[in-house]
Amino acid sequence: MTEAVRRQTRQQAAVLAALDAAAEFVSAQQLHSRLRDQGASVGLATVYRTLTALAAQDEVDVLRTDDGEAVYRRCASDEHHHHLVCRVCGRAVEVDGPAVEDWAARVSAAHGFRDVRHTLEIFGTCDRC
Amino acid sequence: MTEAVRRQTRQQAAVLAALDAAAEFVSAQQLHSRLRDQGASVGLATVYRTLTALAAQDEVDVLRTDDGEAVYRRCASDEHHHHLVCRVCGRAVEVDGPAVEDWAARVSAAHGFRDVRHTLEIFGTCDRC
DNA sequence: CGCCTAATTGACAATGATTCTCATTTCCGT
DNA sequence: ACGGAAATGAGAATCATTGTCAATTAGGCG
Ligand SMILES: [Mn+2]
Ligand SMILES: [Mn+2]
Ligand SMILES: [Zn+2]
Ligand SMILES: [Zn+2]
Repeated sequence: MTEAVRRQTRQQAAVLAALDAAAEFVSAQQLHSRLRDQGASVGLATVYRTLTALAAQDEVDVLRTDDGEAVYRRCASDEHHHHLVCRVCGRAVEVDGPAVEDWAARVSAAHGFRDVRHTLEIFGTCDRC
Repeated sequence: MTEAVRRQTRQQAAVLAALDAAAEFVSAQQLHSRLRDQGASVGLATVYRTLTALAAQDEVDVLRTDDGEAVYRRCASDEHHHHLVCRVCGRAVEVDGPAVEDWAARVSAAHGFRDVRHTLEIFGTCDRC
């Protein structure tokens, strides 16, 4: 598998900047309109493509809202971790749990599952809401 | 809030039966075509409505595939639990982890989150695949 | 039993997120 | 500057899911 050759474009930089400016998980559509509002207009397809590429490189985290929409966030930690997400304001707290990782590995092995990956998110109402 | 008055219809019975016959997580569309194949044809909208209702009553579990599609499963356990899902054949194993539940409760409380709920699924390749 | 009526159904349209197309523009190594 | 590959974007296409609404049906009541 050959390495992806990636160019430096103002559009991708703008998407990254917009992501960095957001504390919450945001959708591609939201990012697109925020970019449009602040003048740095970027095509919707490009926003989708950039987010997909960033997610593939683990530069951003992705999760699905209850209605299946994909939302993205640039996390402070680049290690594997999970989130505490406020379902009112969208604020996210990064958390990790070694005990959970162990448990997942153990139960996967016990049932003969290979190439495992897991998703774990906690949704609730944060103390500011 | 008034209690929902629910009638007994062949359509809903058929959806439930089709769910019981499936060992894997299936989408509304899949159930719809399976029902059609086996003769017990049920309208697509009705399949969606029935699945939504069943999920609301916790009669079925729902999760989202990587591409955001909702898939449903009638689980043996009616207790809170999680799944080991084969991303090749779709087979699911029900698992639970008290340690995980404790961790989720602890980390939620530590950050002042209320009314918390969590999602946790493990995806991998099962030993038969 | 038949009746009545509200719940349910289903064909079809509408919605909305995501992906595809493809002509045009933009990097970037030479 | 040049050339070609990569990236972009406007719009069309896809596709799961939801809404509409007229026709059907479950089930309580007389
Ligand atoms: Mn983990
Ligand atoms: Mn749990
Ligand atoms: Zn909040
Ligand atoms: Zn399998």
